[in-house]
Amino acid sequence: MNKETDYKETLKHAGLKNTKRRIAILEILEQQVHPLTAEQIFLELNRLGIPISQSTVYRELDSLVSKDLAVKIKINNSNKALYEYNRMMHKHYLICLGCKKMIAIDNSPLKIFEKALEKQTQFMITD
Amino acid sequence: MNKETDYKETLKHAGLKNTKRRIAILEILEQQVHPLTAEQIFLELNRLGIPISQSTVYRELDSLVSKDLAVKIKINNSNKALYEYNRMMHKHYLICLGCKKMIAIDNSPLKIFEKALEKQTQFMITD
DNA sequence: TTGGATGCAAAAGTTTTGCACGGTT
DNA sequence: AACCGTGCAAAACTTTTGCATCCAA
Repeated sequence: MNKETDYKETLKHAGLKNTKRRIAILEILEQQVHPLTAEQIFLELNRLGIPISQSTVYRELDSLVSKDLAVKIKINNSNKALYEYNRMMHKHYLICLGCKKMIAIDNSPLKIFEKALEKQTQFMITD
Repeated sequence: MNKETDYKETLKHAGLKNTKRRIAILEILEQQVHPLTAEQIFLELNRLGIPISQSTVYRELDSLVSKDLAVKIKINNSNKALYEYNRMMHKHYLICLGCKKMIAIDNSPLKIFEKALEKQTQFMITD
C-alpha cells in the first residue's frame, strides 16, 4: 500500500472526497517538520504544478482541521495561521512570552513536571 | 506616591508623554490578570468615558510594547492579538495544541522540570 | 514652539463567504 | 443524479498608515 493509497484511505475514513488538491495538501503537510502558512502551501502547490485558488487552500485546511487530520495554530506575533499534519500525538509546547521561543516537549519529562505541578497546585492534571 | 503618579513616572522614564489615554490604558492593563484584545481595551476606555479611536488604541499599545511596558501575544486560533501588562516577570505557559488550553506556570515547578528536561535532552536550558 | 499624540478615513493584509460551475461517488 | 469541491470576486475582520489637527513639555 503506497502513500497515495494511504491518503485516500485516510480521507475516505474521514468522510472527505478524494481530490487531487486535497491529497497534495495532505502530502505537503506530512512531509513538513514545521507548520506552514496557508500561503506557503498555496505556493508549494503552484510549484508542483497543481492549480488551486487561495480560498480553496483555506477551505481544504479547514476541512482537514475539522476532521482532525491537521492542526491549526496561531502563535508568534504574525497574523498568519500555521497548519501542520496531525500525527495523532498530543504535542505540548513551552512558549516563552518574553523571547517568543517555542520548545516542543515530549511526554516523559512532562510526567515528572506534572507530578510536581500537581503537588504544588493541588490540581489534578488529566489532559 | 499614588498609582497615577507611578504611571506618570513609568511613562516619563520610558520617554513617552503623559496623556490621559496612555495612563488609562496602562491602568486597565495592570488591573487585568488576563491579556486583553485591542478591542476590549477600546471598549473599556469607552465605558470609562474616555473618548479614543481604535487606531490610537493600536498605536498606544504598540508604543507601550516597544518600551517594554506591555507584552503582545498572539495565541489561540483567534485573529486578535492580546496585550498584557509587562510585570517584568518572565512568564511561561504550557499550551496544548490539541485542546488549546493555556496554563501559566511559575518558576518553582519549572525548575524541577528543566532539570529533568536537561537530563533527558542533554541541552542546557539557559532561558 | 516643537515634536509627539490623536482622530478620521482609507489602505493593507489575512481569511471567509456567495454563487455558479465542475468533479467524485 | 446528488452532493461535495472549486474558482472567482467580493466581503469581512483586524491592524496599519497618511494627513491634518491638537496637546504636553
